[in-house]
Amino acid sequence: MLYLWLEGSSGSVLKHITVMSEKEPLESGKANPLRWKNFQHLSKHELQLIDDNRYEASFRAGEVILKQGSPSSSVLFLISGLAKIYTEADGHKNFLIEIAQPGALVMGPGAYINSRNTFSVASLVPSRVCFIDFNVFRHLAKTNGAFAESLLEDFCLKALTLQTKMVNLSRKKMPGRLAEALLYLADEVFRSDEYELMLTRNELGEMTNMAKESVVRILKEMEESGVIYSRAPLIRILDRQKLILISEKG
Amino acid sequence: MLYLWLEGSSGSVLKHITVMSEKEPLESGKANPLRWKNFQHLSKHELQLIDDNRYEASFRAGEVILKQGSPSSSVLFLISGLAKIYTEADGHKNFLIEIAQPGALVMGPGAYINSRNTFSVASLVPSRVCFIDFNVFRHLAKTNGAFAESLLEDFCLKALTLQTKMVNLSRKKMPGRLAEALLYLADEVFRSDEYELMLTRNELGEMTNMAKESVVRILKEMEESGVIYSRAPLIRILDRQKLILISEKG
DNA sequence: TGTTTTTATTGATATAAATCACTATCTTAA
DNA sequence: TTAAGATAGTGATTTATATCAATAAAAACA
Repeated sequence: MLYLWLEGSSGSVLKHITVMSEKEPLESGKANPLRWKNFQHLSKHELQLIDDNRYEASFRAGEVILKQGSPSSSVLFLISGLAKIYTEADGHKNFLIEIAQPGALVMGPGAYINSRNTFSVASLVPSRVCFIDFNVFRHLAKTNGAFAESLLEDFCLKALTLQTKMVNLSRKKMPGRLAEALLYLADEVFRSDEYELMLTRNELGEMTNMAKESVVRILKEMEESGVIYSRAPLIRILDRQKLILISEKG
Repeated sequence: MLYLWLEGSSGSVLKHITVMSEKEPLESGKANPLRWKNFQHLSKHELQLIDDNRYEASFRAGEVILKQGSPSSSVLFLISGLAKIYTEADGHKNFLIEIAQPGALVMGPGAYINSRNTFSVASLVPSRVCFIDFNVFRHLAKTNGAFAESLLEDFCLKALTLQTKMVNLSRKKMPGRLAEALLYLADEVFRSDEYELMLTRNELGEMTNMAKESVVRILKEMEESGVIYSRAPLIRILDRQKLILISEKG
């Protein structure tokens, strides 16, 4: 058992998490359970440093992995599962920023600014998570140029995604935003045009900035016009071209 | 005279820019005309490398400094003046991301991704701009750990700003968004509660995602309730507390 | 200096989208 | 296995906001 100290906006909580103590061995290249390409730039010794300063934990569906506002002492990777990255603010509904997947670094901008998490992360399905001490991570970025460069590339990609998302949320009307989200899920998350969505209609709304009722209505319209098939947790894209068109036209 | 090749989305343009060939000498610390704190981490030799690979140019108000979609071969700094950073998409109105000021790095995420500018930059007032070859910049980030770390901090700050802006645009209604923009201009750009706005109502709308008519109307409402004074290019914040409240409440 | 072009402002109208008020389903827990 | 709580779905209504159609001011121009 491991106890993690999580300080939320509404006070402090001592949250207890079940941890399986065995860690998969960390190696460079394909075999790496963290599957992050940037680890390729680390030497055996540097990799060992990471390995000595990482912890794994398992989370059930719906559990909070990281709480906005709490000290950000680690970066994290999903080893398996899926999680939502979102911001909270009392009196407002959440805002779902992206779906975190295995192989991708989850690191808030707060790490380099005020050491606070600037978003929350919660598992959507049972997930296994690896936490790496941020100071070690930072040290590697400072001493290993190739690693730093990869990290910069990673950040740039994230910034571009964010910029694109912001602009699209502003420009597109509801059908366009929802179509975009459905395509994102198909292309980036499930890599299939048919998927069992583990997001509620409400969460889909938090992702596209619409009310849950509007999500339902537009999903229905899309079904009526033969663009998708939508039943309960299942989404199937029937006419991808048309969906892309809706996404682009707005 | 210097000729810069700018490739826009609507074809290529050969744009000609008046350049004053003398450059201010580049030194570390306060004396540096670029005033970017991260240059502190560079040695005399590295600074010289920058100096050998930078170019200055002057722009009249309204001139495009950098065009979205064109190859991003340099990063840039404003030496003096102000510029708007915005995205364009045909059939849509622009989206104003932020106001660039002297001392801040202007570098799109595209530099590390596909070497394309992911946004346009246009001067709002007569401005002097310094272009630094990106390859030199990248080289320094790779070989100087402290410089890389500062760059990462810079990117994180930018990412956080972007995230905050995205969430706020989604959550807040028009008065909240406009109040936020007015406060941003007062606090971050003009550093005064009274300023001569060099943005049109339309641009203010591009910044807050509202129609220009709505900008006018809400500005008027704010004036009628004594929160601001607004005449033509002048904005004066009269009741800052109330404006903050509007910005926060929504 | 008038003249054109942009920008600001206003009121009326049309649309998009949220909210409210339910009912129906599906899950989860006692 | 039912009861309780969440989620999904639907229609009516309200609210926010864009669009349209003008006119008035200002700025750029020639």
